[in-house]
Amino acid sequence: MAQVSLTFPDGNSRSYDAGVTPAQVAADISTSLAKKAISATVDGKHWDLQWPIEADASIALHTLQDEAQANELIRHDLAHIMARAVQEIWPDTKVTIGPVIENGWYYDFDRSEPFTPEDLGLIEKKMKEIINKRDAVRTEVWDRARAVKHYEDNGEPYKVELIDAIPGDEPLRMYWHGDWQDLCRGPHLQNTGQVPGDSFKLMSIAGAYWRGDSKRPMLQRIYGVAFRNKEQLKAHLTMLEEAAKRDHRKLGREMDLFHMQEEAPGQVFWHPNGWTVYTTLQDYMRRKQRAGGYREINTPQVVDRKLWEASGHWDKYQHHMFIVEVDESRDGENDDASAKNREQTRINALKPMNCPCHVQVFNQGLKSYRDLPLRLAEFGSCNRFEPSGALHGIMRVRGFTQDDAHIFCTEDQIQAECARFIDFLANIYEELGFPEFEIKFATRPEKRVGTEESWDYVEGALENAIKAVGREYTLEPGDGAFYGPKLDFYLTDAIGRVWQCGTFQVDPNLPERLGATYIAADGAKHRPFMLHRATLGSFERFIGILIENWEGKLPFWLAPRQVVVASITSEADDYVNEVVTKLAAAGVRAEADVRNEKINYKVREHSVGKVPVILAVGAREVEERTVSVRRLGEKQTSMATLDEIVASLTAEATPPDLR
RNA sequence: GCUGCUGUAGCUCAGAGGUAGAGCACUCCCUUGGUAAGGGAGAGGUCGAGAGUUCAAUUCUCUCCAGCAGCACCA
Repeated sequence: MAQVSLTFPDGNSRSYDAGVTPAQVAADISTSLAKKAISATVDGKHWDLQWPIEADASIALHTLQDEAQANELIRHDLAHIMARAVQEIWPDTKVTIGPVIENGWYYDFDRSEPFTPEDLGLIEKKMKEIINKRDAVRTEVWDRARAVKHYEDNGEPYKVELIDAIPGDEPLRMYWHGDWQDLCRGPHLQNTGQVPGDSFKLMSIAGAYWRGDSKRPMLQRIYGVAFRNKEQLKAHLTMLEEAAKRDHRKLGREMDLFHMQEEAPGQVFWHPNGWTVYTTLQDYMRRKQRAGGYREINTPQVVDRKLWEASGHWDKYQHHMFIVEVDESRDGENDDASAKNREQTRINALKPMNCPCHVQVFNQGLKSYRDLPLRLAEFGSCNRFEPSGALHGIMRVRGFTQDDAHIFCTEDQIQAECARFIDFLANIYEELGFPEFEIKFATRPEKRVGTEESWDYVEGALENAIKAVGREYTLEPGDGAFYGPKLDFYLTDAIGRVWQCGTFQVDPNLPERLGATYIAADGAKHRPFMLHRATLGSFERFIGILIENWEGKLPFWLAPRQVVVASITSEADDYVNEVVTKLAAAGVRAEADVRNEKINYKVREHSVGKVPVILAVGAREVEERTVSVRRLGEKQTSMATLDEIVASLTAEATPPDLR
């Protein structure tokens, strides 16, 4: 029999009969390893202990100590164990797919009855029984026809479809534990008992389309999380609770920032506190843009469909636009807005984006090449009819304001404008507390307009720009818009979540469609390029991100209520008002709290309200003309004179770009 | 939009086929208290909207609206 030589991580190698399995190798080393082993890595590939090795290879055996492999296998086996548990409880359920995801797994089922939250408990119990049985996992490679017939006979049409989608040269693996069987590429554990029975939890039930296609049947998905030990599970569940505490919808209510109500779904009612954050951020962006060479403009909300037809949006995005029909024959006195005089009805759309209007501004008057690059910025209020299921607090809304701008320029200005924008954005993200961000570079898609030479040039310009400013990027081939490549900017928040906010897109198409031209040095009319770019994206969403990033404890300059001056006894009320007046005169957002409440009560209330600084004053402070300073989140207080605290808080209230 | 769940006081939530309850918040009174909830009293609800079943519906059924989770979508 042929021999294979297996090389271990320590550099030693041993010789075995060809077709040896890692399980046999483990047994050859020690009985305890044979028992503890969960899988192997063979020539870099994660390998089932039962799979034969037919050629010389490097080999490493894994146990539960190897975190990456252990989590992968535990989660994968749990997906199968859960599917088995479900089919044992409800035999008419059809199984589909069940992959490993971050922290756990899911499995999609087809069953006429919906699962209920109570069912999760039943399933979990059954899963624990299966784990306790310690059923051996067995695998075989089947040929295609046999597998298809097997699933057809067993009434599992989804599996048949999956087999059809597997490339012909890949082996079809069947896996068993107990009497239960599934199609799976593996690898798996040795037996169900290797799964820690106390370190997983079924989390939720949700609908999911078969193969992610909204035209296909909706299946029922069950999500679970799993780890190597119960401490890790507990830590994960604690982390979820921490994340929930940051929810901007909850903090928005607690901090009295905004509300939403059903008469205006997906639109924000900003309260004084929230609007303070909004305008402070907007003032900041306005200064940044002015300094960055942008000219600010403002364009209409309600625009005739003719413009949207010309821009191409009417064709593509009509269903996502708010349409406003107006009977222009109404005389004002006997108005009935709903009575439609067809001949005189004008169809408008609320603008879902600003670019067509910006081209209209560009098109006024003849533009010279000397005017370029022309950077037109707008805090553009847009409305999009988002599907109801997409709405989420102020993060995904139907009415929002973009920090939008369009740069009209020549082809050879693209690279410099791109580099300039990346620096602009990096500086703003840094100042707003997001020093880390990632650039994704999306290149030409399959369906596109324009010549190959033009795509080559523009993609090259973007790539050179990124390099020129010394940044890294990841390539997203084929993800660009049909008219041009783009850069997307992803920032990382305090708990490691990634948000796409900024974007930079090259567009030669819209100027073409809307007839934008400039007079070049040669005296002839030329077509400008248009660069779409946004830094924050939308104010609504970005403020949501800020709230969650800071857990409501916004940096002092952005905090809606910066200081509360609280009296300890009513004797101090006059002095409280004096302190507030001084701070307000210095541009600090300060409020007095002279209510008939104890200082404990006031401290608690304003701490819960995330006020960054509480100044407590009693008889002593009045006497000495000082304040007792308490910072949010700190138990320790300190003393300062009135002049000192006004000076230091004034400095702190200064936005980062003005320091 | 799809699947499932939810909708009761400003907030968080109990409750039941016979028209409602708690805690916090709110108002008033007592209390002037030194850094995360002092005490007492009071007021507050067309039980998301509409229809149906019933002697009787906030409770059961249906439709709609909104929210939540996930999926799909995101110019």
